[in-house]
Order: sequence, then C-alpha cells, then structure tokens
Amino acid sequence: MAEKKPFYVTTPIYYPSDNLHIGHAYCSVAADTVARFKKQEGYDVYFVTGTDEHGQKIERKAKDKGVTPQQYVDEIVAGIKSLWKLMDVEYDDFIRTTQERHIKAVQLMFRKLYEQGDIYKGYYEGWYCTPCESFFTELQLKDGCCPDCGRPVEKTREEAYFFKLGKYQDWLIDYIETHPDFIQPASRKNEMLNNFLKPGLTDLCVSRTSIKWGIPVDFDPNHTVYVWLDALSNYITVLGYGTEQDELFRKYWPADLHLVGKEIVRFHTIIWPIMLHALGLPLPKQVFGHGWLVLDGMKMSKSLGNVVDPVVLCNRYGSDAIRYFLMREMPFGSDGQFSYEALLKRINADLANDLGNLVSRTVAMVEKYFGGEIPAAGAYEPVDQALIALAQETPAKVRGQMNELQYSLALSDIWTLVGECNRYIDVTAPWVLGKTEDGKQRLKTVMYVLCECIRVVAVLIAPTMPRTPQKIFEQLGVTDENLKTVESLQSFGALLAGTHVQKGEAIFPRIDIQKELADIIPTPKAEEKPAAKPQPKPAKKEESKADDGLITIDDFAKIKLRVARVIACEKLEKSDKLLKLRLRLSESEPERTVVSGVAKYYEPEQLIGRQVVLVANLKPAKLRGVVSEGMVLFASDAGDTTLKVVTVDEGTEDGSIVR
RNA sequence: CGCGGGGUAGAGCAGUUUGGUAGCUCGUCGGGCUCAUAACCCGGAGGUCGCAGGUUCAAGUCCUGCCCCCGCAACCA
Repeated sequence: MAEKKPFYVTTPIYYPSDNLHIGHAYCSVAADTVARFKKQEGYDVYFVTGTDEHGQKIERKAKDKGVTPQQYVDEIVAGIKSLWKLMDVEYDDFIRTTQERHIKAVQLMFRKLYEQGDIYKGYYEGWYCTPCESFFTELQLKDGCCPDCGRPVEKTREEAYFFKLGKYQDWLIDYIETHPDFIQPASRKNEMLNNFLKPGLTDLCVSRTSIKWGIPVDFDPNHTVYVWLDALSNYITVLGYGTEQDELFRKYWPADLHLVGKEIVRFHTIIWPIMLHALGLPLPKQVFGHGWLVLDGMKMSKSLGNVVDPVVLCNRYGSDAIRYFLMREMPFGSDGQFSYEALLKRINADLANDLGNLVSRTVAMVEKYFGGEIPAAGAYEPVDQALIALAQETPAKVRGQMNELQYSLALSDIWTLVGECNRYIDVTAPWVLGKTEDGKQRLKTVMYVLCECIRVVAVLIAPTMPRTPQKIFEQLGVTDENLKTVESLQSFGALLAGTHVQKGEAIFPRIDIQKELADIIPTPKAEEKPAAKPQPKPAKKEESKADDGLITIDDFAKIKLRVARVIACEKLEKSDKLLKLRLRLSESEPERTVVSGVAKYYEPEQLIGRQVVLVANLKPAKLRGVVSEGMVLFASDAGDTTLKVVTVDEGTEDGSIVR
C-alpha cells in the first residue's frame, strides 16, 4: 500500500471567555468538512483545534465568578468539547495553552528567539488606561483617550521583550508575492501587503509584566509571554515541536491549511510566518480567511447580545442540517447572512423536499413495484444516459470545488444531481410504467438508476453531513463498506441488483416554518419579523413625512422595552453629560452597557440598584468610544431643566417586558 | 485623499478576469402529476444591474467622477 500523503488542517484556538456561538461552529465545521473530505480522498489527515486560555479577560472573568482562571476555563472547555461532539467535529487533538506540553514548548521558543537575538529587552512606551488595565499606542488612541472606554490615559513605560518583526519584513513581502496561494482569498493578501507590510512593521511586544495569567518567561519570571507567541505557536506545540516526541511534527508540519476568521488573517500571515521563519521552520502552505456569519447585518458577538447558540439549533434540527446550512449558505470567503428563516427554508427546500423526499419516493417505489428488491437495469435509454453522465461527472466537480474550499458550490453541484433525479422521475413516470408488463421491464432500469444515483449523492455529502449517508444506506440496503467510498463512484453501477431496500423514517422531516419561527426566536420575537416585512432600508425617514404623527400598534411593537436593573454606573470622563451604565436583564442574558446623557441630573450612585426601562432593541452605537447597547428612558420637561428616570413598581422582575 | 469589501427581481446571491439575448435559490401567480415528507415537475410575472458621464456597433462587465452601506486600524470565528 502506498504511503498516504499527510494533510494537516487547523482551526484557530478559541478564546474560552464564554461559550462559543454559531460563528465559531461555522469555522470548526468548515475545518472538519475539509478534514473528512481529505480523508475520503485518501490523505492521512491530522485535524487540530483547541483553546487559547490565557490573558486578562479570562483572569477578570474568573475573578468575577470567584473561581481560579483554570477552573473557569476548564468548565468552558468542557462545554466546547461537548459542542464539537454534538456537531461531529472530529479533531485528532485538542490543544489547550494551559497544558504542560504547550507551556514548555513556548518557553523554549521564547528562549531560542532571545538567544539568537530576535527577541530583545526594551521598554514598552505607551499610554495606559488604568480602568481597562491596557496599553495603547499613540495611534490607537481616540481623541487622545482610551479607545475602549474613552477615558484619559497616562503615559507609561513598562519593561517588555520585543520581537524583531521589522527585520523580516522584506523577506515576508517577497514570500507573499512569490507564493500567491499563501493567503486566501486573494483580497486579503492585498489588504495585508498594502495595509501593514508595505507601510512597515514595528517590533512586536511579546511579553508583559502586568499580566499574570499566562506563561512565565522562564529566564525572567517577572514577564509573562504575551499572546502572540503563546497562541499562534499552538499549531506546532500540539505536534510535539521541541520535545523528544516530535514524530507528529516531522510528519505533518508544515500545515496544509490554517482556517481562520478574516479578522485574524493578519496575525496568521504576518506575525506567525515571521516567527516560524526566525525559528528556521517552514511556513504553512495556506492561510484561508473565511467570512463571518452576520445577523441582521451586524457581527455576532456576546457584547451585542445577538449570538445564536449552536447547541439549541443542533438539538432542534440535527447537526447534519446545521452543518449543511453553514456550508451551503456561506459563499467562498465572504460574509453570509444568518437568520432562522433562511435556516428553516434551507432545511425544508434542500434537505426535506429535495433530498429526503427523493430517497423516500424512490424507496417507496422499489417496495411497491419490486417487493423491495432493487432490480437489475436493462438497456439504457438517452434519458438514463444523461442522468448517469451527470452522476459520473459530479464527483470530479465536487472534488474540484472542495479543493478550493468552495463548500457552497460543491454542495450546489451535488444538489444539481438531486434535482435531476427528481426530474428524471417526472419524465420517466414510473407510475405509468408500473401498469404494463413492458413498462415494468423499463421500470427496472429506472429504479436501478435512481438508487445508484442516490448512493452517489450519499457518498458525496458525507464530509459535510457525516450522519445522513448512513441513514440513506440503511434505506437503500447498502451494507458493503466498499460501496460507501468515493472509489466506488468511479464507474456507474457498483450497486448490486437484488439489494433489499427498507423504508424508514423521513431523513429530514419537513418543518412548519411559521410555527417554528414563533417558537424558536428567543425573546425578541418582534425583532426579525417586522424588519423582514416592511420595505427595505430607507423606509424610516421618508415614510413619516406625510402622516399625522400617529403610529400603528405594529410600529410600536417594533420597540422592545424591558425592565433592567442598574448594577453599576460611572461617569464617562472627558464628558460632562455621559454616564456609563451596566444593566442586567434576566439572569440568563448577557449584561448590557448603555451610555446615557444624564450626568447633569444624576450622580452614578443615585442610579445603582434601581430598575429602569430599557429600549432593548436599539441599534448599538458608539458614544465616546463606548458601545451603547440600548437606551434608558427618562422623563423631562420641555426645557430639559429637570429630568427623572422612568422606573416601575416594586416587585417587577428584572428583564420583564414593558408594553 | 488610511485600508479593504460591497450596492444586480420582494429576500439572499452568482455573473464583472476574456464587453455580445441578465441568471440561480427562496417567495409569489398559473398549470401538470399522484411514486413521495401538502412533496415533485413545467411555465409566468417581477430588474432604470447605486448615480452621472465617457469609450464602443455593443457596457452589469472597460474608463472617469460621485453617492450610500459594512468591516478593519495589536488579538470577538
């Protein structure tokens, strides 16, 4: 047996400060799909994912919760692993940056780079924001203030180690220009070159003394290795780089594909390659920056409170359906829309109606006309030949698309075949053939061709949908493992006549979309529907022109008012009007930050602990650098001389809906 | 003039490299079929291809200018 070619694919290591959402799942499913596809193609695949567990944010979160950072991440990581299990993301290894194997290797790399002079000790001069505990460069500041919170910053100096990025800049520019496939899609390549490389790289700060939750620099323990070396290096530490047991490293490095989100392309195509090069290691063959799944035109994020939980979706519709949707709906490297409606429509149209129903009607006919036994085909007629030709060329098309990571197009090619099968049934009209003896002879061919085509489809969808093929094979009565491989698709007709089909449950039951939407869309029921129905975007300003100032109940229903409790409140410095409020709705919902221009009327202490009325579905806006996620209602007189907070009667539960 | 992406049918998108009848999915309307999961098949309606100029026999596609949306700018997939 020939030695299998290795194929190493990775996802980013996720930051476990919170549970993951559907966007993370998208990336992992994409990586898993490639991994399965490459395995199917006969590669020796190694697929790795993991978590990046250090840093201030996690330290802080753990403190808030009263646990150690390790305890905190352990719990989240357990959840992440069970999510991958739920979604059939089958990784070969899971690297955690808090693992001993990782820590040792990072320290080794740090020391090596230091000893060879690529890392040097210096001073990090910058602007420090005390409340945020963060450093910023001159450029990052917004109006001379902290870009995160808008407060003033102090100039400070902190001892730190630096990595000489600039030294390798010209080499990297040359490398990227001579390796056009390195950064994909190509638009990202231009972005990196024009935006960052050509203007020049500054040396990178790779240690901090102000952060404790991280890997200590072993020869200077006051310093903690900063994220770059700590996180990016996971791709090789997971393979045992720098240890005695480095067979995996020697076998799989360089990686064939780092699949990353578009926002971290930069680190993977600038910092990471330079680190590797400085260590004398080869570069990954490709970094692919995928797009985002956007919800209502906005990026999904915890702080905006618009996350979609993949666990809920999988439990409700099955992970294969979710995987299909993710891979089908997102084109190439660009962003894709997520909405429950689109998801349900996809499931119904493609999975239930087209594929599920095709299997169902075909198996039913084999049972009805041939007692459940797949008949042998007779002579092929032109209609048969056309479908057979399509079934035979589809695997190659799909392979081509998958190799380009065009999941969506690959699936679309498979569904062309599904569609042609459905049409074939219509054209050949088995229910007519079944009525005569001659027809029945002809029907044998039709049934055989259909069953074989369905088998082709089942094999081809396996990387995207790991569970469904088995269900199809069971109904078709295919038990021979050899008939479940891509090799078996090379010639049409591998399926044995005489195989017994077995009609079972619908593979993808049809969903009542209206009912389901009413059910699943969380609290903000009103959020999606009214937005979808009335006119597109510019409706707001113009439509109210000629009216009488009255609105309909539907208009009002768009505004989602909720009761919230102020759990923290402070003045936004450098602003005499703004207060920053931290609000809690129900226990299960993320807290919100809202900025209100009421500092002239209320001291922060007067609001803390009080219940207020929040416009909960207001589009987030940045005020003095702080994202405000809603608006708190206040009553004022005409001249704005007095202003009073709107509140509710005692005993109202936090999170209650106001209407 | 910071950088990048985008504006094509009610919705979501392809088409722009190499100008030549504007396409796909969903929805909608009408028809067909009855094997099937109220499914499947066929057909229709619906588009000033962001705006304004220009090149050309011919522009969604090439050139110029402008408008609007989104993202990034030391780490949210």
